[in-house]
Amino acid sequence: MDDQTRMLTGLTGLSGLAQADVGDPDAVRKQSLGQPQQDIGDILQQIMAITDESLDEAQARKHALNCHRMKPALFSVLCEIKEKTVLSIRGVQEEDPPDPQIMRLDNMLLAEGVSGPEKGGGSAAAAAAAAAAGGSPTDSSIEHSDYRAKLAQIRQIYHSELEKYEQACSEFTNHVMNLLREQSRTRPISPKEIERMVAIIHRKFSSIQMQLKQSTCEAVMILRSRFLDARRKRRNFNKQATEVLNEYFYSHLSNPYPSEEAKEELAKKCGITVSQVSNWFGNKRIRYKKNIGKFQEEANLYAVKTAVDAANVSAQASQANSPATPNSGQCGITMLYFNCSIIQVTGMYVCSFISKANLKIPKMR
DNA sequence: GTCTATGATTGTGC
DNA sequence: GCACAATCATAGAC
Repeated sequence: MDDQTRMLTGLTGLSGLAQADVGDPDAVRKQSLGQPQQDIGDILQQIMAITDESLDEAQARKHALNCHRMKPALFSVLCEIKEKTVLSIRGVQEEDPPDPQIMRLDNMLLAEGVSGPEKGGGSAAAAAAAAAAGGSPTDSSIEHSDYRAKLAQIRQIYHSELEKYEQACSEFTNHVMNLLREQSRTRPISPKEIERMVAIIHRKFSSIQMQLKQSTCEAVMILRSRFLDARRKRRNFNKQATEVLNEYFYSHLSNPYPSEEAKEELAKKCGITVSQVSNWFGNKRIRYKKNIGKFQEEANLYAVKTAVDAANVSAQASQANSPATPNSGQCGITMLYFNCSIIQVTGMYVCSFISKANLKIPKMR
């Protein structure tokens, strides 16, 4: 408003300028008082009234004002005002550092595969989530595809909205730039100022962009939490996996704490995660300890099974060796003792043990 | 619907 | 970080 007042004050002093002097600010200043002020009054009135007119009328009025004989004088006064005011503007706008919140949102969208390259986007996140969920590959494949499909949907919406935003921003920027360029004919506007205006527009639009990113992040978080909640939907391990785990547990009953390597091996064998193996052993130890009696039968079964497997391995090894080798007889005796111990422990399972193992029990001497 | 088995989670202690 | 203990939540049998 101050500028406008100053401008008006300045203009009132222009009234008596000769046509030849209008381009010269000094001449403008020199000739001041005593001249008719009608022209200035008219021109100001026209400028102030221009916003109340229709578009066509305003265009016509603008053209008329551009051709007005006082226009160069007006321009020079505006230049002078600009010179004075630009100092206060200069330095105000410096390069803003990147907004940390936008950076966080960008990083998250990138990590979730919403922004950035599409290839594999989301599948890594889905796999990680699935690993945490602990489902077997086949079990979780349906959930994976569902997760990926929904993530792709979010991605699509995000990009489409982003495109719309960028288009709107670009359209608006172009519009403002054109407007400023046009206005630069009647008032002094440097290219740098246009750039600054563009930066201001972009800053304004970036808040919209941040909202878009924020809501996209929220959508991803909701999707992710829903997907991870599925882990509470317990699925029993398959029979083979349980057998493998039980075999290990009962064959290491004196120390049922598998090492990290053993856990990994078991996890691989069972098609489950290492943490699931840990969970299983944790549950098993405590439940076994609480009710050893209940688990005794199971323990016996697996002890037999382990023994059979061991015996099979020994038998195969001894068959592979020559019967004439000095060790063969010794091996047979060892096996017999082993078998006897199994009979003592298991009692009722001995028959099935022998039939299953299809062992050739070595003759006693 | 109830009960049991079982995988997962949580809080605690070392 | 790991193990334990308690608990939750669900699958599956009946």
